[in-house]
Amino acid sequence: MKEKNLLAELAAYLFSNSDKESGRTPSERELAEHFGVSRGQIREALAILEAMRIVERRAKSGIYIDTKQASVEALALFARAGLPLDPVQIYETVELRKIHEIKAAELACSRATEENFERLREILKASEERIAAGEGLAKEDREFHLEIVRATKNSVFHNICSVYYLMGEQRLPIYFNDPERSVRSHAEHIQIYEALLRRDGNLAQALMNAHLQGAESYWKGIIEGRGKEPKSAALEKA
Amino acid sequence: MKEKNLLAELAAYLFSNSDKESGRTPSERELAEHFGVSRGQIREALAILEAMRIVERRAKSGIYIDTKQASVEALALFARAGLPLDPVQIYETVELRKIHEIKAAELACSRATEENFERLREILKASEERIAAGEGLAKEDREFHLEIVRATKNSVFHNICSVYYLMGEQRLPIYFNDPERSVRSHAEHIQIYEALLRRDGNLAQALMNAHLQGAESYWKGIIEGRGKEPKSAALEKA
DNA sequence: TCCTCCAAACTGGTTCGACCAATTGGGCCT
DNA sequence: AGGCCCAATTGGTCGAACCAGTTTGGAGGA
Repeated sequence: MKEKNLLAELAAYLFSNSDKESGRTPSERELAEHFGVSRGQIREALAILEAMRIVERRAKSGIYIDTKQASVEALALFARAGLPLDPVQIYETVELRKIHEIKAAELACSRATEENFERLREILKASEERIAAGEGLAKEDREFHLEIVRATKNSVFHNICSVYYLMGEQRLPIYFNDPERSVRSHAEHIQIYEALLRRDGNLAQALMNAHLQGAESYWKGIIEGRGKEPKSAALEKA
Repeated sequence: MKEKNLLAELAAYLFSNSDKESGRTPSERELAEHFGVSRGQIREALAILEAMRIVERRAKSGIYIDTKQASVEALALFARAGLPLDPVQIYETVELRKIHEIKAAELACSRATEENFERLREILKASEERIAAGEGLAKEDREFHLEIVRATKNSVFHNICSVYYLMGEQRLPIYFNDPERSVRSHAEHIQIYEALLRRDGNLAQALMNAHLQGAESYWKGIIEGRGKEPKSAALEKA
């Protein structure tokens, strides 16, 4: 499995070629033929999918897909594969992200080092340039938020949170399609940065809360179908 | 890979048979011979370990282990395999757990349904019986906390938190070896339950915070080597 | 027509052996 | 002593084969 694309493609294929009732998917041999690889490759990918709780392999019976139990890493995989995630799961993730990042902002206040501030400044500078160029944020937004989590000096925390951004990787550019959104986000980032610099935990927390509120309502809107997502070439299948 | 033990055993073997400098482990062929299974099996397990970021497979070079980047699921796997986790990572996980569960208690206050309360009552009853029998909690403690997370009705939240308990699976019985600890925990569980029942978010949060404080200091103590863990047959290698 | 039951086809689990090409390390030559 | 080259090693991949339960479809009976 050198190309990790196989994993995502396989997940996608399993998802759309499974029995709606039982969740039963094509057999390993069929999958191998369809992807033009050996059964061994398929089995390796299935092992990972099973570890992610996306799939269950029942001996001598078949492969069954069930995304309800999927791990967070699995959700990220699905998101990157452009698969239609359960809107409920997306929203749940957004809720979690909020919990994590607000607390991260507070912790970062007492633990951030000069190195972190340096990185944040670099990111903010890059953001400014991008906005000046009339482009949307996305990469910079992701890096800003992750740097704050990194500033908590809790690597497990960082591991968990980085998954959120893996999940949103494809949709973030769409979110920031609206230039006004980029500008506002950038302004809020600066406020948060300054709060961190002043080591004002309560303020940082409050600012982060307000900052994430926007994203939350955005997602809520999409999930409830109130607002349609703008089209994007990267998401033609979504 | 029908026996998921192979995964844990392989992880353990890789961990103790890797080069301290480079992290290079024995080759697939050697591993296959050592475990008495085919290379295919080993490769399947390695694929999972690689997805968990425990291991990196470099084509035509070798397999390299690096637990610093490991995912949370990987930490759980290591813990269950009785492997010596990085104390720092353990502590970081405890910190995260606290963040999660305090917030979970608050959310549960507004979202818990009668079904959740029913389960909590059952668990508390089981706890009482276990204490009356002079036994330590552990399973009941785990279930109590997980039920609260479940009461948030956020399944992703639940997915993440269940990993913590997978991690602590082996050590919880040791923690509750001290009968006094079981009794105190149970009493605190009851308080928390009552706060949830009254839908008092602030109180539930505060109680959960205090409740987890004990566990935090316990782990901190072990990590800093101040307190030694009591011996346990299940942990002779730890 | 419908139900029962059995055998054949299918399925995941596992092994073996083989080939490829990049990496690596040690021995040889300078 | 230093540098170069080749051969062994290694992960990546494939295909064929066997096993033992599971499914399933059709034959045969009610």
